[in-house]
Amino acid sequence: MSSSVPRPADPATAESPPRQAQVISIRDLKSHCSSCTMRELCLPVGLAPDDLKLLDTVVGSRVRLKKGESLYRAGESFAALYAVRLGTLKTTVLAEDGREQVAGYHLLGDIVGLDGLGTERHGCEVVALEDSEVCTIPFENLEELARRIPPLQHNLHQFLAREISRDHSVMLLLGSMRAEERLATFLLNLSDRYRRRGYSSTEFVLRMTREEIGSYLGLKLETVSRLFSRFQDEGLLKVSGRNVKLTDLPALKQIVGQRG
Amino acid sequence: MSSSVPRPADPATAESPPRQAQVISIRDLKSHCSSCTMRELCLPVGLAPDDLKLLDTVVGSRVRLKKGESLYRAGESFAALYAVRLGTLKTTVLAEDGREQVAGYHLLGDIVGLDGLGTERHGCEVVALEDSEVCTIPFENLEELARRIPPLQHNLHQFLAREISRDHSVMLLLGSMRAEERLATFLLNLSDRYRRRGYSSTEFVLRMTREEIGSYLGLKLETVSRLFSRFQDEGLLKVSGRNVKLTDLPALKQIVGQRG
DNA sequence: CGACTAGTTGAGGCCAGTCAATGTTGGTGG
DNA sequence: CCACCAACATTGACTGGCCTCAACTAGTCG
Repeated sequence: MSSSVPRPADPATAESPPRQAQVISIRDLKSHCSSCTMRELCLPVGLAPDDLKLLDTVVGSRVRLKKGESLYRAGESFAALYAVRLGTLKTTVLAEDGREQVAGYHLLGDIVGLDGLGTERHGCEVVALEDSEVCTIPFENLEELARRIPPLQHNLHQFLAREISRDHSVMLLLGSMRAEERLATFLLNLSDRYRRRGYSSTEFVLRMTREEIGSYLGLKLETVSRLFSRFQDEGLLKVSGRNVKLTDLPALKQIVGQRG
Repeated sequence: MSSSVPRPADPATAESPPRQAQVISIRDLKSHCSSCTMRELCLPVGLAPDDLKLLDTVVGSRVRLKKGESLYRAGESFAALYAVRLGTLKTTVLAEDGREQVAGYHLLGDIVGLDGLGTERHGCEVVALEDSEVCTIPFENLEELARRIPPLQHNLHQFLAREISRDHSVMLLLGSMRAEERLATFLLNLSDRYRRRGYSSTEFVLRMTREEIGSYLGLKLETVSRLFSRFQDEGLLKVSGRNVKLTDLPALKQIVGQRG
């Protein structure tokens, strides 16, 4: 724990409990939607400049998460939504018997924590898959502001509805697709989301393990691994560990819609 | 199409397209939350009397649906939420390739249509499983009222969050449970919901077919049928067609949490 | 270097799907 | 009232896709 730590030293977190996020309050780490590059993908989308300024007054401090740290855990009291500003996170749901499953992956611009909205406590856990940063949006303030700014209220509703629709798609995937369709769907989904964020839609780095992919898709890690190998053999993609290059998008799409 | 139609004649719908719901406007079918027996389970829960009256001004006419009729279909424009006042409905999601799956069942007091909230069009279809009745809540009015009544806004958020949590539970079920666990979970869930509505938690009539149950649980109808038979053999329940009597709730609960 | 985590690949087994025959129920018409 | 039909449900035999278990490799970190 002394001088040989490879990561950038961070004295502020020296006495913090391990693996739990800390609010960093060095200087002005308050977030500003009005100058954020993600504002057109995020909660402020379409807001008038004046409303943006109001939103700025509500958005709280940023939180930095190191890989593996959790933003919140199941059972913690719900107090805020979070906008992903940097990095990748996963949401994990837990059953009473200890079973757990990845319910979603979050890229920048995504809003995290909607499941706890309006309830007392979080029902799931959010963990950073790489060093990440999120903007805190205290929910009480957001609710208040949403009452004053109809377009913001509308955006909030839209994010919630999208979350529900997305979950429905996953249910369809888990309930009726075969393993190869699931993985193809997953890759195409990632591809699309990276594209919309201005990144390459055909070449990216997976931030999650085979096991985490499997958990999300209702498959075992060996099955995921085998599918990657098979897709590569069939010329659909090139894979090397977590580096993926999709070389035949149409063929991947064809896999998805093969049978009813 | 003349006099031999077996259903009770309804001149108002004579020239309507078949199997699509019609708004019945005979006399005063406007709904009133303040006098509704379901108000403590539904959107008005916990509202002050004055706020209830305001909500009454917003809730629109009732819609009656015969068994098999749809409340709305995928692609139709979104305009309202619906509160189930009587009967049972199902939500079906559709994939591009025609595949479809039941995403949820709705009993009285449930709010239906949240998935379309804030979006232009519905992404799924809602169909009555028996003769049913819903209250229409025009969404624009509701949004406006939610801005004026914080508790109502909060309730709306709570319903949305619960929908997301529920979907997460289903994802867990579909992704990691074995067939017997899925059916047990389904039955216990129904049991609990009937109990909270004041009905028997151990004896009820399934309003859906084996195929629909299977669709919801990611199983084939034959598997569902076999499981019912097996559960009966094992003394967990008595089943006769759609009549179910749960005779050993603890054992059913034990099935659910068996393995991680 | 040795320990550990992540990933790949193979062999075999089992759960649920598939296909098919039969039984049951409820609505309809003679 | 009964016969008929279609939709729904049950049950059996067989199949196959994914899981399980296990061995091995590659990369990382102390």
